[in-house]
Amino acid sequence: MSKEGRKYDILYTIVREYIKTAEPVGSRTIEKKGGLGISSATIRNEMSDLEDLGFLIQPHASAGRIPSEKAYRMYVDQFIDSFSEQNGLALKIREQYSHYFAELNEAVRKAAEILTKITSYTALVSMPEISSLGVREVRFVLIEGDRILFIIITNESTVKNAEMRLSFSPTAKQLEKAANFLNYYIKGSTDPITMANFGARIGELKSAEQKIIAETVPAINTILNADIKTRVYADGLTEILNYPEFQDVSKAKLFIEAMHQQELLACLLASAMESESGTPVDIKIGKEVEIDGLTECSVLTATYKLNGKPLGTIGLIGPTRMDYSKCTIAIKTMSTELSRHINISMGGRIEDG
Amino acid sequence: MSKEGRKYDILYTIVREYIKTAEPVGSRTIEKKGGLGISSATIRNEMSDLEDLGFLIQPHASAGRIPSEKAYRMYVDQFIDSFSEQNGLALKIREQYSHYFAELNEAVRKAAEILTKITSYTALVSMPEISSLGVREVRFVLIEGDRILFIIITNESTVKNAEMRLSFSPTAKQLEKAANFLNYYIKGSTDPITMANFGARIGELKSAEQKIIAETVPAINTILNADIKTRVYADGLTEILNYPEFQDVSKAKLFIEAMHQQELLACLLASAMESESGTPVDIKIGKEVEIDGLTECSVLTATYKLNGKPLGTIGLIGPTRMDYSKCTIAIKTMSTELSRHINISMGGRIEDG
DNA sequence: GTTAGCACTCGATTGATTCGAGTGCTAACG
DNA sequence: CGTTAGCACTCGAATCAATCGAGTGCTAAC
Repeated sequence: MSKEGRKYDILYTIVREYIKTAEPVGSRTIEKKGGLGISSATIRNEMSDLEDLGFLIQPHASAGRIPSEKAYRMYVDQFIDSFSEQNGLALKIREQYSHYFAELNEAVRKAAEILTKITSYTALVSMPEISSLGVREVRFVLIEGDRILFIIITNESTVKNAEMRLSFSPTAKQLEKAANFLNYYIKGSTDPITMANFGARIGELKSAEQKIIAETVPAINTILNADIKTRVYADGLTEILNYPEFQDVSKAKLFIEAMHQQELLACLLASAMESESGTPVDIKIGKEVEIDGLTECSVLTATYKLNGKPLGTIGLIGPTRMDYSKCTIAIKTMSTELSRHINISMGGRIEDG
Repeated sequence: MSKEGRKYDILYTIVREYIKTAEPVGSRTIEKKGGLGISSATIRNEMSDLEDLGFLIQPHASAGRIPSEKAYRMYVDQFIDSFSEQNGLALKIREQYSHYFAELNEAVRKAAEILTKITSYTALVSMPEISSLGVREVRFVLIEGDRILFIIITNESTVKNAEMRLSFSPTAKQLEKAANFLNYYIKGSTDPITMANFGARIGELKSAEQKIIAETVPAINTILNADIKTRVYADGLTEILNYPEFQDVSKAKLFIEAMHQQELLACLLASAMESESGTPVDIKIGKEVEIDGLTECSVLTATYKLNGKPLGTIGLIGPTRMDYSKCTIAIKTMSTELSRHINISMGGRIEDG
């Protein structure tokens, strides 16, 4: 063991111990629990060095030390690939997630529920972005006068509907014709719909029908895009209140308020989806989270997929001191399971169509 | 002023003072603030009586007194009709609620948002029960094979949809015929749909169409009923964390968890809707709430209506020490406004149809 | 019946003291 | 020269006594 190696063994021992106890760790604790065979005095010297290097923080002079965010980052980078299964965690997840779901959203929610139950941290999930699913069909329903309802059905049978007004009062027949025309061109497409898609063929329609299409297409695209931002679901909101770092009500309040800001959470999960590079589990620590109420939190995320294509993100959020090892395994297993479920129940369907 | 009257003047002064300060109220405070022109010694005697009567509680021997739930109850019963407008509260609500909403749900949510903002308490709203709105139309959409999607559109253009499987694979034409048949009979009805509605006329349909109807009607009724239980929305969840009685994290946790139990909240609001007797604002104090995490809370509710018929409930929830006067006015005004909005934007529509 | 006066209660605040976990430094050791 | 035993020192936490003061209840006088 190199001398430098020993220094970091001490650091990792402190990280693990602090994750467990939430109490500052002293040199004697490491002497006893670290199993490193060196005296507390030597450890003290190393700890002093680690503090100078920015890995440890001393809350006050006569206390032990706690890891800095830099320390968690190093710990995670070092060990993320070697975090291993404990207590049949993966098995437990598979057991609880054994039955099937007709609705995609339901499957995703259940995943959040299980994650929270298993880890005791707050779980976040982003629902599949409708725009990435492929539109199966658009329907128009005449409500009355110029008010219509349009319904978008995806390949996975997720349904989204919204009301709008046209510039005139169409007949049901006109709406049907327009819908049929649209459906012919957009079937299964995941691209935004543009008038250019239709080419000259649009000339075959009557003017009222053309008008319907011209007016609804932007609204449909708006819905498809708006959807990306708003579909986040959180489970186990109050778990955070069990941890000592959130006993202060004002901190708890900030956390819970942040958890109600759909847009922020959506950004958080979306950015994780983009940065999907190499490692299956993305970890943001403390200030890396870049959200006001969550500066003392960490977020672990992974994407779930359909036929290899990312659909959405699942995540866990807890104090920076959270159990990265357990959570990494849990998130990894859950995202795999969720993807598997979706592929079984939806994947075949797409190949049929 | 009768002698008994004086006793209760003292009680009400204590209630008002405690609502304002959250501190136990002593006899000297009342002497100064009550404006009753009697000495603290006399007040002490009366307070002692009020304690014996169960209206006051002494947290410990050398503290002032705080009102019991019985005291709040008496105070509210006594004054609910004379609670009056302060600081242009009603005006503020009307101002903030001045623009119109296409969607009923949106109007209701906005009402909750304003209630929370104006009162600083958590607002609860129950969405209109779809089953009470009247079904305008049912649509069936063929997804693939035996899987269909049915869409229920109410008179107010609220849309509800769900997926189901039939015992066979219908054609789009069959679905359309079945839907048309159904729509003819159920248009505008608020009653549950039964096969008996259709009488002999069902014989005119082909057997596949009859089958579709027989299989979808129960599913539609299930949706209509299930709906009642799940449509509650809360705004301002964390407001409660501002009040001293919820500085204890474990209490805050219970509260927030209770606020996530849709069924409980639905019951709470539903029971208020039923007990709608005389007074427009229903008030439940402390244990009267009968929900585990909310024993130290009070709930104020009022119903909103369409054409005089109750559609749903809006409510405010806060500590038992909450500002009943302000909240009563706020709830009353908001429910009137909400009803007015709904009647203007939806009411006419129904008369058209 | 009301009230002034007073002794009494008891939680909250203050301050002094102690305790102990933990550090940093120094000197000695292999 | 790295390691370690030893020790003085620091500083928050816990303990305890003293004091404070808001508020009560009782009594006696008005």
